[in-house]
Amino acid sequence: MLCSKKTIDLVFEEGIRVKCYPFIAMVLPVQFEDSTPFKIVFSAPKKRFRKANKRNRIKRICREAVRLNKSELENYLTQHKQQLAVFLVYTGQEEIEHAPLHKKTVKLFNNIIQTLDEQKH
RNA sequence: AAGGCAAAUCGGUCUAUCGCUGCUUUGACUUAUGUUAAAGGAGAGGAAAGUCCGGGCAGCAAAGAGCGCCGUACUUCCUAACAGGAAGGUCUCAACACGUUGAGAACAGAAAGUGCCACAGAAAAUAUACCGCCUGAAUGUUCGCAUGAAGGUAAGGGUGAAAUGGUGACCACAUUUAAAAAGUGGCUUGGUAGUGUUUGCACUACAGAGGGUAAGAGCUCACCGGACUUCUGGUGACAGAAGUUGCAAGGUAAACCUUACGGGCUGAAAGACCAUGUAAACUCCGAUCUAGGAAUUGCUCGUUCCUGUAUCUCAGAUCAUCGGAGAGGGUAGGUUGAUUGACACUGUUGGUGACAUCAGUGCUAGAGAAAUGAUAGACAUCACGCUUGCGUGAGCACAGAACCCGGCUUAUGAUUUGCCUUUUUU
RNA sequence: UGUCCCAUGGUGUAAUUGGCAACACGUCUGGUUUUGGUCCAGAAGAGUCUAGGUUCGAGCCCUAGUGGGACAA
Repeated sequence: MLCSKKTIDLVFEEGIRVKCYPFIAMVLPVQFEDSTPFKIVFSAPKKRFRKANKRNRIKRICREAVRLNKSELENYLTQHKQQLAVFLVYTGQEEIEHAPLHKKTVKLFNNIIQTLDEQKH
C-alpha cells in the first residue's frame, strides 16, 4: 500500500502511463526505505461510481486480482533489484466478472514489464 | 391473481482454504521504544444515508445585562432532552348499521396595531357613498300625472373564494286533541309552464307564501346557531345543565406582528499530554493613561486593553515604551479524546400506554489516504419442471461505521395481518 | 466532517409585498435580393427540477426529496 502523499504527487508528475482497459496505471521506479518490491494505490473515480459501496467494491475486487497475480511482477523486480510505485485507476464503466479481470491484470503487468525494459535500453 | 394503503417482524445460518485490519498470548531480534513470526479470538446497518431536530462531551468569554435574531405553540404525561413518543380533547373529511368507526389537523391570538384581499361587483370593511323602495313640502298640469326640497329604510341590487348569523309567521270550515299537526275551501301576492294577444296583459294548470308596517327593519314572536353569567363533572384541554341577551367588529399570522416558553457562541479538523527547540517574529502577565480608538456573539450598555506636539488620509483607519515569563518551524510526528454505554438481552413489579423500578446474564468494529474480499460445500427460503422427492436455477433489494447516543425523514427486499380497487373462475 | 447557495422556452436572463409567466439571441414561415447575409413582417416553442401542503388563487410562502455549485482544512 502506497500512502506517502509526496510519492503520489511524484508519480503523477514524472511517472509513465501504461494503459490496459479497464485500467490506467501510472508507474515510477523509486527507492523505498523497506524492501518491498512495489507499492500500489487503488482508485475508483467518484464521477463514474456515485455510491460509496460501489467504489469500495471495485477497489476490493482490484485488490484481490492484484494479490492473486502479482508473483510475476515481484519476480521481475527482485531479479532486477528495482522498486516501483504504482497508481492504479479503474476506468471501466461497470463492474466486470472475475475471470476476465484476472486476465486483464496479467496483461497489465506484462505491459509494465515491457515498458520498464524499453526504458532501460 | 395483480396493485395500493396502514401496522408488525426479519434483513440469512454453518464449515473449510487463501488474503486484509485491530486485540490477547508466546517466541526471535533489540538498551528501550519497537520490528517480525506463530497460535487464539473479533471485525458494517436497519437505515451506517439525509444532516432535519435534541442531548452527552470539550473549548471560549465577568462562563455579565438588555435589545435584536432563531425556534416552539390544544391538554396532561413520558424522557437526559426534543420540532420525538403515549393517552386524551376539539374541529374537518369519509363510510355506513346514524352514533359509531376510520383518516387528517403548522390546533395560541384577527376585540393591541399595521399591511393585503387581483378580476367582477353598489360596496372587499368605520355600511355618513350609489341604485332602488316608502312618505312626500312645493311647482307645473291635458287633473291621469310629471318633476321633486326634506325625511325614512338597510328588506332588494345579477358579482365573487368571501357580502355583516340562519329558517319561519293569512282566514274560514268540520274531525280529532292537553296543545299541536294534518285535510278541504276561500282571499291576496309574486314565481314557473302552456294558450290567446292590442306585447300592456288576460285565462288555465302547477307547486309556494301571507306577524307587523306607509314601505320596511329583532319592530314582535317561535326554533336553530352565537355571546355572556352561574352551577356540576374532569389534574387539564374541555363537556353537560340552567339562566340572560337580538346578536355588536369578514378573511389572511405557511404577511409583519402580539403573548407565553426555550436557545450564550463554536464543534472531535473541539481539546489534553509528549517529542522536536531559540528569531528583536508570536503569545501571556505587570507598570505608565481617562478622551478617543480597539477587542467581544449582530447592536447597545458594561467590562477589558492601548495611549502621542505621531504617521498616512476624501471618508476614515493604524500604531506605544519598559520589565518579566512562555515558546517557534518542518517531518502527511506520536499518544489520548475513542468506545462499559441515558448499553443490549431475559424475567419480575407498577402504569390504559409511552415508560420506569428491581434481579440475572453478556461485552458486541474501533480504523486513521481509512480494514470485511475471493473460492468451494451444506442447510433455511423462493421460482420452474415433473418421476412427488428429486432435478435445475436464484440465494437477492436499498446500501458501507469515521466521537457517541435518542428521535424524525428518505431509499429498499421478503413474510404475516387488516382494509380498498381491478381482472378471472365457480 | 460541517456550513451556505442555486434550479424558469434550445441558450442567457426578468417577473414589485402571492393576482394573465416577460425580454434578447436562436428556430421556422413569408417578403426584399440574381443568390446569401443584413433588414422588414409574422409564427411556433414553458406551465417554472420533483412530490405534498397553506391559500379563493403559488414561479414566489412552508415541508420532504432530486440534481448542480461554492466555502471552511
